Amino acid sequence: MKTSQFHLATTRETPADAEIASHRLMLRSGMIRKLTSGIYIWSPLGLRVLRKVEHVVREEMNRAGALEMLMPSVQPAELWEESGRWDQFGPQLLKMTDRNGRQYAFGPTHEEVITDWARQELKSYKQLPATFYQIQTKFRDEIRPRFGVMRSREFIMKDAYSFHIDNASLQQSYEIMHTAYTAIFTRLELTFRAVQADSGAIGGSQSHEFHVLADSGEDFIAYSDSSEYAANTEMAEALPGLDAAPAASASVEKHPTPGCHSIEDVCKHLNIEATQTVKTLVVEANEGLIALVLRGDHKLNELKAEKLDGVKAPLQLADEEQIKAAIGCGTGSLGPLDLPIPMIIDRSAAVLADFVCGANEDGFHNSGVNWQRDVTATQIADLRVVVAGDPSPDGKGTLSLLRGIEVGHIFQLGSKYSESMNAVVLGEDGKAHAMPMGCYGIGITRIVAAAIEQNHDDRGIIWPLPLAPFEVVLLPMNMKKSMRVREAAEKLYAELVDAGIDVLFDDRPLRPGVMFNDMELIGIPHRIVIGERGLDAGEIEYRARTESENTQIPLTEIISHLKQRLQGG
RNA sequence: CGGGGUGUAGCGCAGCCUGGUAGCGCAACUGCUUUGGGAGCAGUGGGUCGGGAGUUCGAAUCUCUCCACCCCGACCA
Repeated sequence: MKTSQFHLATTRETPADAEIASHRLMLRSGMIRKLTSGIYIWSPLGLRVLRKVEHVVREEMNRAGALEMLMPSVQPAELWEESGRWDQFGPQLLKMTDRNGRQYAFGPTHEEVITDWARQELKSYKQLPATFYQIQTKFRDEIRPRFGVMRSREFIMKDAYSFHIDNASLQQSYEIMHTAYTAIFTRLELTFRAVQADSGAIGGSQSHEFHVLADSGEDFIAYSDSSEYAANTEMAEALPGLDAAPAASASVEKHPTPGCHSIEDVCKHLNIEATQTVKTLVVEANEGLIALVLRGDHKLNELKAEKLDGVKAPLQLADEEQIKAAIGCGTGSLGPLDLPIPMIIDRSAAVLADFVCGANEDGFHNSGVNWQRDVTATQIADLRVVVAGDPSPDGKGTLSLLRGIEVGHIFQLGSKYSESMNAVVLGEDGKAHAMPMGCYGIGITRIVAAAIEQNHDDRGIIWPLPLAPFEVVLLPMNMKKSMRVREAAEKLYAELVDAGIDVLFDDRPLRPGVMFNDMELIGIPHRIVIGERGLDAGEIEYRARTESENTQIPLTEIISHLKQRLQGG
């Protein structure tokens, strides 16, 4: 490809709303342009990268035995009503109405459509197991789209669905997909982790997320420093400590704490540490309200809380009025002592002694409070988000935290959809069986952004070779004036093309500095430069995007040198 | 959804408070010079100042209203 026949649209200045490196660099390199909030145009340059991701994903899915198909993005409401998700999915589901008043959704995912298809196509256990996939545009009406294509509303996803006669078969396919995903992210040369995850709104049991590690990631991963254990922090269990609460040494004392509405305020006012306090959160219960009691420095894990008996799911915090009515004070002064509603106490809060908490009276806190002596701790549970330094849930080592970008997610759905939608096959026993299902997603567009987050410097993008829009860039110095350079460059370009190398020849009549900067911004992995100087010596200049020094290569050897580099040499 | 902010040339911004008919840098176009790390000079084009309504002799500027976009929050009492 010659730049004169391509569309390069780099900019020196950055649009003001780009906050993270990948968003900034994708805009500056001209890979994407925003059409409207959370919706992006992919330019010819950006599309080349997108296609590279798709190519690797497609090859590995095919290798894993999955069959590619293509489903509609517009889906009838009836299917979603059948699965129960028309109302349940929430405002992220983009709904539409046609001229006849019939309702549709723009697909955020395709369990309903594939299950509807499978119940018509699959009749016998002899057709199983079977895995189908597609690479296609989805739409989720995100609360707050941000970071460019990292969290956009419209995005491209690879989604796969597997069908089985029993759970053992599902487990097998799940493991095959786990292996395929590992192969994909390895081939894309990304640093990633597979972690245990919550299966969330889609439902199901076993689940792993694949995260690309990056400081700008929105998710936290907890991993053990001495075992293979890794989990999304929302899943990681906070183990009960081995020690019981120390003996009480103080008596209950009531302190005026005017204007203190947070743990931080109270600590400052009473000159204590947050680890010596408990906080009391009031949420809606199945009947009335229920209090959740945590150590002052810990965070509530909503997923854990809403799975507990008595707590209403989805978790809903009580508002100020409900709390006033039930307890008689505002949110800043709640505490377990003499609390008139039931409570669940976090494991870590339950082993405190002589702690500080709200007095259930506005403007007052108690100190020296102790479990059993002052408050009966009836129900103790794991309520909090793990923190670095916690013991690993598998009993080996302690947990550390990393930030990650979720780029893949695999689930064992079980029979949730096949049962509600009656997707059954006849088994060997001649009876109808609802098919256990697996589903497996990869965020294609998000991978592009995640790869940049992990591979850039202050000059621009540094593409891993499998993702690069071009493999090599050929830069002629002052081709406009020098006939020798022009002829040598044109000749070499033709030879590179013949050799099957994906080369971008910058034949624009520009100053060298502009070309260098453009190509470093775009992140092309290998650069060769032809100039008068080199031609005199029969040499050409080579430099990898990751290097800071040039190498002189004899003109006659440049193609073999590049081929070796492109094969990872 | 709550709070805050911004809409002026393709991009980044000034002008608005104090009303007088729009400007700067980059980008684009033409010419000459320059040519190994985002060149110089000269010239050119490009704006319903987010939309609508109002006040006024006169509105980018003041008022009302609608819209779009961005940021923060939506457990941490």
